[in-house]
Amino acid sequence: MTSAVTTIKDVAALAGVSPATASRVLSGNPATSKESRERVVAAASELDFHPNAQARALRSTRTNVIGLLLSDVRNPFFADLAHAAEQAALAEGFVTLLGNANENMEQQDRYLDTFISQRVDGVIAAPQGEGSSSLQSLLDRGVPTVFVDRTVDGINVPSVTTDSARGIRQAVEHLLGQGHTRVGYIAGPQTTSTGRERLRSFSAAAQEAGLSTDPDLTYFGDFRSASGSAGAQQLLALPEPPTALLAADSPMAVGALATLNSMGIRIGQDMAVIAFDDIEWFSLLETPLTVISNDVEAMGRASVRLLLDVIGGGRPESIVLPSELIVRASSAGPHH
Amino acid sequence: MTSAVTTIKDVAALAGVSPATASRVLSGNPATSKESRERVVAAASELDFHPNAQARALRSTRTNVIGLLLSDVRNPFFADLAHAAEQAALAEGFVTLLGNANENMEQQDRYLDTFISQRVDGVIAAPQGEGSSSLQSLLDRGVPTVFVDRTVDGINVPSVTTDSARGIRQAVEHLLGQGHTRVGYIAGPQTTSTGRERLRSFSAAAQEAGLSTDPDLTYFGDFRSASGSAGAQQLLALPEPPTALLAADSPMAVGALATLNSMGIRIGQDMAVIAFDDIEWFSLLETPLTVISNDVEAMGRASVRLLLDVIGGGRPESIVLPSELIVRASSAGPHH
DNA sequence: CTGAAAGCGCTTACAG
DNA sequence: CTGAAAGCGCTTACAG
Repeated sequence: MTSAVTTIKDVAALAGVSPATASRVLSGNPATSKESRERVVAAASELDFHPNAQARALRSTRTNVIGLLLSDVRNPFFADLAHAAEQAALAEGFVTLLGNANENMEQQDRYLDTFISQRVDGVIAAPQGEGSSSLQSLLDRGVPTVFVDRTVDGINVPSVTTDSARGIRQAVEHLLGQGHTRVGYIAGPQTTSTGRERLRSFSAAAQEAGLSTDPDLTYFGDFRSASGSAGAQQLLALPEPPTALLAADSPMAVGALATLNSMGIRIGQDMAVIAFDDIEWFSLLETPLTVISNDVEAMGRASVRLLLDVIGGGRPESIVLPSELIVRASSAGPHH
Repeated sequence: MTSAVTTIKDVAALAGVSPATASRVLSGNPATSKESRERVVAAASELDFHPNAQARALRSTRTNVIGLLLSDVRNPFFADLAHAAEQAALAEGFVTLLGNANENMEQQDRYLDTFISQRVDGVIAAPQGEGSSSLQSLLDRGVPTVFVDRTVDGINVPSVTTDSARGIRQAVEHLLGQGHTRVGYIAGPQTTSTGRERLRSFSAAAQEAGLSTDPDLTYFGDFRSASGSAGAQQLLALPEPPTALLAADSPMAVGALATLNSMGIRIGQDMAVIAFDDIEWFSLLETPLTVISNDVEAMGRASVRLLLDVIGGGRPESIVLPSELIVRASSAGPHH
């Protein structure tokens, strides 16, 4: 332990001004003389003064911290989202407190409670479930909140989401054009809005296009790779297996690819594969993967912009970003 | 805006006790009567009381927040590390403030300064560079700090690192056994301890094994995929190109794979490829990738354990985890 | 086991 | 432009 940390009083004393004046200088208040400014800045630098954020926040009811609640940092989509949001927030002077819900309601609530106790200036959340008491507490307190990627039914906060319907319809039409009529769908968890919306979009598009609506062609995964493997296994074991696979996110697609590779099924030839979410690596595979892409960077930036607007007292409109099919070799091969 | 937030005074008033007693109950102080406990807990729940973490921290000089400084969340190695550390910290009652240095010294310093101002209880850092004034400030203040994955020369704090020499030697011997004598090495930035140590290990192992020591066979990347692509391109353009490639981290390996695929070079047949860092996906490629694996989970958990020890006043020994070659198809093919 | 009082380190009306 | 004073919401010796 070293001696007590330097405070604004020490800075003020060294500069020969009052703590009030030192505070004004250090927070950029223009009501300060040039001489005060110079002396305070010099003293602060001399003493290596780092203002106590707790004391500042307690008094000013502003923390310059935002809470970012994600479901799984190891999912590249969320890692990219975290990166984009964090960089955008930093540029605006906010640091990011990361909450990793780990696709788990209890951990989600724990982080939301932490965000409340930490008195974050705002929250960006990719929520799951129906909306818990912790989420309700957050909103009841009027903590500025925006949803990103996912939403909660019946909770009306601004959001940045992807219109998955468009990309999924393109994917279905593309597969139909290649002669596929039995398409296996590896769905996300129905406790998430994206899991529900993508399944709904797929079912609607499949029906419109005249694909098989055999319910056995849908497998319910959990957005993690192991469930993608299990899903592919189950779908391939059907009496009449699908000739194409569509996975509702990238980790499940990876899991499905693993199953296919281990079974010696050639991707793009024996089985078409399409993944929701574009991630760098998919285009680098020996058989590059056809994907439904969404703009993660834009989502991250937009969510920060919306949140700052809400913090500033605005009531911004929600933003819906487009999705789009990018055809690569995994679905382009000749068939039947 | 809703009305003022409820404070411990409100809870105390509703429970019919003093704020001091309410505080004792809520912080688990055993010097409380059963009746007080029941009434305070009921009142807190009734009012949906969330204690102000700032006020608590200001008074008690404890925040229950740790700062985690990483170089790039989008690098799967660091995403896994973040996940492991965050989960381990959460289990011990700490939340994690994530700083993403973005392989950039300025951002690293900005987050370190933020950690100081936020008065985090401790810092886990994967640092780069020589050690900046911000890092020095952190240590001068006695903020408990441990390094993970990377270290800074001359700064003596407990660390959790990987012994890369062992895995790299195994890789070199394995390649030699396959008949390779010209191995291209895509190095990490020499501003990081891992970048330096892995290059040193490779050079030593290559010399011992009698591989070519042609300096043109080393390309200096920056741990990001684009530099892996550029590195592969430059190495393949040599008058006498290598027959095997070793990349010092996974994003650079991905970049190199992209170059090879786009040039029509068959991995594992025309060119052997080995990556440092094992990540799930590498084993799922059509040609599964040979890797030098390290245990990210263990690193994350160990770094939290060490940090808690330091916070508790201990002086723990640094931990060095092993690395190990895992041979897969990308380096197992027949040659020449 | 309990309460009154002081204080953590800032910021901000208020008065000049 | 400046300073003295109050107060943000907790916790913690202190005295009982």
